[in-house]
Amino acid sequence: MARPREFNESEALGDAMQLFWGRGYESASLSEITKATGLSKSSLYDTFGNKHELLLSSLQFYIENMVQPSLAILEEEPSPRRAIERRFEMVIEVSTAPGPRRGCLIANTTLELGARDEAVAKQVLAAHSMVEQAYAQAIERGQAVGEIDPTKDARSLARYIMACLAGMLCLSKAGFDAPKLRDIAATAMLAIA
Amino acid sequence: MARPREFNESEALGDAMQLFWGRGYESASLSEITKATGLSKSSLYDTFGNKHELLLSSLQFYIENMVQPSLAILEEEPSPRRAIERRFEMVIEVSTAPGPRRGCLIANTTLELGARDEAVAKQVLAAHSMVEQAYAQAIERGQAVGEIDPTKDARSLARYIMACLAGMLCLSKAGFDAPKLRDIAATAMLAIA
DNA sequence: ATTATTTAGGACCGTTTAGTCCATAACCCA
DNA sequence: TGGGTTATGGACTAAACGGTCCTAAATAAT
Repeated sequence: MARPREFNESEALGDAMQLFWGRGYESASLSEITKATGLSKSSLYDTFGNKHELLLSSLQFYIENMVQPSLAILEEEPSPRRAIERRFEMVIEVSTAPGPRRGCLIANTTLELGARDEAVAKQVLAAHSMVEQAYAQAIERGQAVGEIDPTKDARSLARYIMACLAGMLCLSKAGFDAPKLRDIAATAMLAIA
Repeated sequence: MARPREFNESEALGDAMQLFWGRGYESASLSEITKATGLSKSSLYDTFGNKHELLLSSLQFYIENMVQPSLAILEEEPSPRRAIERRFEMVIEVSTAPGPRRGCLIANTTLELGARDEAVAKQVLAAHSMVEQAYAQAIERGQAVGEIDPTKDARSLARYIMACLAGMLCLSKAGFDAPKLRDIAATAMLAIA
């Protein structure tokens, strides 16, 4: 039973991403991956090379399908300040949604492999600078329209926002509920008055 | 070659903790553990039960020997505001010290196992509430002496500080250098004016 | 209808894993 | 000097790991 091109490559990649997101890299075994993707072992290796390359592809998939769309609202929302608040709210909603707390795939992978895996480190670094860039632009817009103190360095504030978000994701995995996280977000916003 | 009580139990525990801290739980194999602790496999199992119990003991060791001492300065430092600043600075120094970036064992373990491992989750939760308590007390003191806005909820601010610290540790693992982290810390302090 | 191509399934591989167990050897105490 | 205790090294196990490969089957092209 084997039809050519029966599977959808990016669909399988999405499934793999979900698995890595929820269970981490080392803990996600090949048998789990085949089950999650519906692909046979051979197809998996034909298509993605090996487990490690599958992780890199999954990270890329995550960046393109989860991170980049979420950064889009930073450009769409008219008020930059409101845009950042909405980002906080989005992260809170996603990270406290019913089901296991998965945090953020980038952050999880960084903490699991970052220091040891050069290819992962490189990809994570690229993702971070992309995110930093997006927030910095929103902040500059906010400074231009008088919503944010223009004497502050936009990139510095961007990295501060990233730290707050990363910390909230971390604490959400530790069990913090949505109200506590909303409290944190509200306090965090005070610093970029 | 076997002398009774040749090894020091808490010394071995410290070695195991260092290993888990640097490599994570699943990735630290038993052969690495025996090498790091200098204990034979049999002694290891006699003393600590199994790998999982060794992790729990290591977490406890970390809490007692790394977390609690670092919280002590929150009580010692006369100025609560200055105490929190010093905590930021300490975390920056430790997390950007030469060698591999290890972050925080509690945070690492939470992200790796938190959602799946009940015993770990319980221990992590206890550690978090201990830390929250310590910061909340310092903040209350700060409110009493006029260093911190007394209209704000101390525990809420404490959780905010924890989020900032967790985020900074996260970003330090992603490669952020000390100056960038110091920038973040300085911005973070603005919110608890 | 036949052939070429492309997929899937699963047997198989060597390695590594956590964990068990026991004979040996070194210590303490009498 | 001679037990009794205690830790050690290493052999061992069963299972799981990532990865390879070959056969069988289903399609597309002819």
